[in-house]
Amino acid sequence: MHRTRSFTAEERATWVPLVAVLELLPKQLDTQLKRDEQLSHFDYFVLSLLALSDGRTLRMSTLAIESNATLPRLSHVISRLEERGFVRRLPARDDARATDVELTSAGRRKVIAATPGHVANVRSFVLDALSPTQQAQLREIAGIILDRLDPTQSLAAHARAVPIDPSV
Amino acid sequence: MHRTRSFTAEERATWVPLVAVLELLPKQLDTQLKRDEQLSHFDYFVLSLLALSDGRTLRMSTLAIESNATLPRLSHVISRLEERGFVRRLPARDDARATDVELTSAGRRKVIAATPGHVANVRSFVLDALSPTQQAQLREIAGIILDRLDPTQSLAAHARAVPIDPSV
DNA sequence: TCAACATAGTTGTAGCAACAACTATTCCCG
DNA sequence: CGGGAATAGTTGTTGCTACAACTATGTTGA
Repeated sequence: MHRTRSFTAEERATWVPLVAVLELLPKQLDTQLKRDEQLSHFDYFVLSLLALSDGRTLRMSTLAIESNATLPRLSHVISRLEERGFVRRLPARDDARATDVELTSAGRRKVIAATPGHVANVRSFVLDALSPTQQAQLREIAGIILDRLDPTQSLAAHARAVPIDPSV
Repeated sequence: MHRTRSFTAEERATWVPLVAVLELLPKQLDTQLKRDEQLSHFDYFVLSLLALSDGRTLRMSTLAIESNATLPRLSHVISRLEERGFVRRLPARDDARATDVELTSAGRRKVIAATPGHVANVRSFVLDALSPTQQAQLREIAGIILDRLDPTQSLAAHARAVPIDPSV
């Protein structure tokens, strides 16, 4: 099969609006959460993962994989959340190299407070605009692309197994 | 219709993989272009818009709208591209407040050189993984979401009217 | 006509992410 | 059981984006 060096008209018609969504949607998520809760979407995601985990505690390295962050990035993020009192660092009992991160009760309250606004935002810009059929199509398509982007499924596996919403 | 305050299981199953794609796909685009051409995806997009425009020239404010950037952000990006010799700033003839940006021939060569690798990257992570039917579904869905994110259609209108690929 | 307001763009500052370098443990195996 | 490699995490530096402040020009209406 011959591959052109540039996009076909069909490919372009698919790709260009997708690029626009890739640019605008993350910005919208950050804007709402920043405005209403002074959290980035990544902050919220990290707090959510902690809220859902056993004992509201996760090892730094585990949290890095599940949130798809590098360890240095996560370390900075956790430092900022720690200053604000939402999480706490604890030396891991079973490995002196490791650090566990625990959600404080203030952190738990924060996630619970932030969730309804975030959910409403996602609905208003994405989910409500799509028919049930289209939602199913999007689910399938996003899964396929994710398989290519993240073959180890570290993030995807978690994504499929654990709900993002902390109040469930 | 009753709205829950957190995601339903169905919503979550759609949203979580989508969030993962939102996180990973832009990173993949930047990584490839940075590695092979020392360009961010946004740099490439701006150069592409210029390559496609009349006289390879666009007004700053027009370029900002079409690329969906703020004017300050664009100004910084253009300054860096100008230092590298890919674009040139010219005072606009018809409005002394305005600045036009022109693609240099070095800039044109750069876009042409960068395009095949970028296209191959997009295909390998997105387009090739999808059936023709799924591509059509994605096109439709991305368009719907974009309508909500960018109701003025400034970016969307351009996206639909003008091919992203500069070598067409 | 000129004062108030709007538009176009640049520059400076602050915050966040990527990358590299570093310290401290633990694992592995000869 | 000792030394090299791997693992876990932190810290510092660089680059980029958002936001705010600023300059300069253009528009409009009393």
